[in-house]
Amino acid sequence: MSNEMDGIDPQPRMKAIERRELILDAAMGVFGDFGYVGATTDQVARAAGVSQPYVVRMFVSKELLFIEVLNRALARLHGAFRAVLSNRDDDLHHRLGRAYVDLVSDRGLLLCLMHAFVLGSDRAIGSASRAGFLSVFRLLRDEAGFSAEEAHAFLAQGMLINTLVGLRMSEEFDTVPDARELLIAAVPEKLDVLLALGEQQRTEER
Amino acid sequence: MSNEMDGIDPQPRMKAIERRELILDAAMGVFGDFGYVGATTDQVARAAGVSQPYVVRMFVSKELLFIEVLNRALARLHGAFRAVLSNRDDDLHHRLGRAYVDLVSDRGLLLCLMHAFVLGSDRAIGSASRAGFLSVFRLLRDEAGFSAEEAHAFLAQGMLINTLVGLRMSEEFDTVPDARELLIAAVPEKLDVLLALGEQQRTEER
DNA sequence: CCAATAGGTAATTGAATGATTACTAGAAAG
DNA sequence: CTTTCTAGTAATCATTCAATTACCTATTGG
Repeated sequence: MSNEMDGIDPQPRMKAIERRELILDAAMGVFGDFGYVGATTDQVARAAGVSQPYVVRMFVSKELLFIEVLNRALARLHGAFRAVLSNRDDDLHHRLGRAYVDLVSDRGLLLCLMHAFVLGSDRAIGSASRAGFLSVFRLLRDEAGFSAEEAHAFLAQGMLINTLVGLRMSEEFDTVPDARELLIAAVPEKLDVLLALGEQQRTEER
Repeated sequence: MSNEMDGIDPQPRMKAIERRELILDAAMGVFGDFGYVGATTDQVARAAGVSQPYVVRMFVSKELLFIEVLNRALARLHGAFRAVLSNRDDDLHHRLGRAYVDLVSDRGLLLCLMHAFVLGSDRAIGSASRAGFLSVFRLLRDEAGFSAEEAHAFLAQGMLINTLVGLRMSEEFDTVPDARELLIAAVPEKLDVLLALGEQQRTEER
């Protein structure tokens, strides 16, 4: 009996691989909110419930952490699309579009993509971003059977949704009539998903 | 004759308003390349040929400088569109689209917009960005006579172009066949403008 | 039991950066 | 002229942040 108080039950250690997942998820949210440069490794660490040095040690650098988050986001996007494609129906375009909008509720996913897509001038991140974007293009063309023109239109619609999410446009839905009209035109189905996110963001308070 | 060397012709003073323009133009380029958070007031100052404190003094803060740059970018966009609209022809959609792509060559303009559009969670910038985006929507609907649906499609196309510019996708035009196909599908006309920018960016070297 | 390995943290550091202060010199007005 | 704004800079400060170092303690395998 070495200690005065023995009520300090030793907190359990987690396997590194599980902790890794926690950190990556937290990082997706933080990077989504503040961008690659704006987010700090300390914010990520707090969100994941670990210390800042641990985050850096586990991922070597902030840049490599971001690239891992980016690849995870892309992998989930691919996964969502492949799930749709596993059911070979006719209205593929619609169903893929709805699957995309659903990704909005995966905290930070689309926002991380958007932040990555504007970092083309960064060597490593730009390279990964371009490759990731092209991989989506290829999926649409080769696996969904879209023509280049169809894929282009689909991607354009996706980028508009990303932008509206990045702008937090849904915050103006109730107050600005034009915002309402735009949102309805841009996200005719699944608008509720986008508005739910806006509600959630408002609660957080920046 | 007070000084040992009189070869130091006193450099002429510029009027603050002119200097302001220089700084704003420089800032548009720098913010476009590095984003709001990533860019430093010192980079802007060097690009404009003045000292860093002067930039801050003139615009009070980096945030306010960025918002001015954003508004200047939006004003130029409006100007370009209104120039097209002054000639009431039929193929408005095409001509507006071409005018938009032409903005690519206005150093940093579209990139600044893109960076702003992903900063919705910042109070001041987010507010300005949403207002700016909606002003474009309104212009298309009220002045160009687009339906909400047409405006939506036009904006989507615009956001895809922004994304491709942000990604520096044109850098892969010669080396990656899929990038080539995507770029041709996304920017059928005026592709040369986009590729010229890529050339220019490659020369700068990051 | 007892090494050895794996999962962590506290403390610190060095560089970057937005902002402030205090100063200097050119215009321009009287 | 000389006074008074106006255009500008050099020096410096206070913070912030990614990264490093030096530890510590669960867990696990023998």
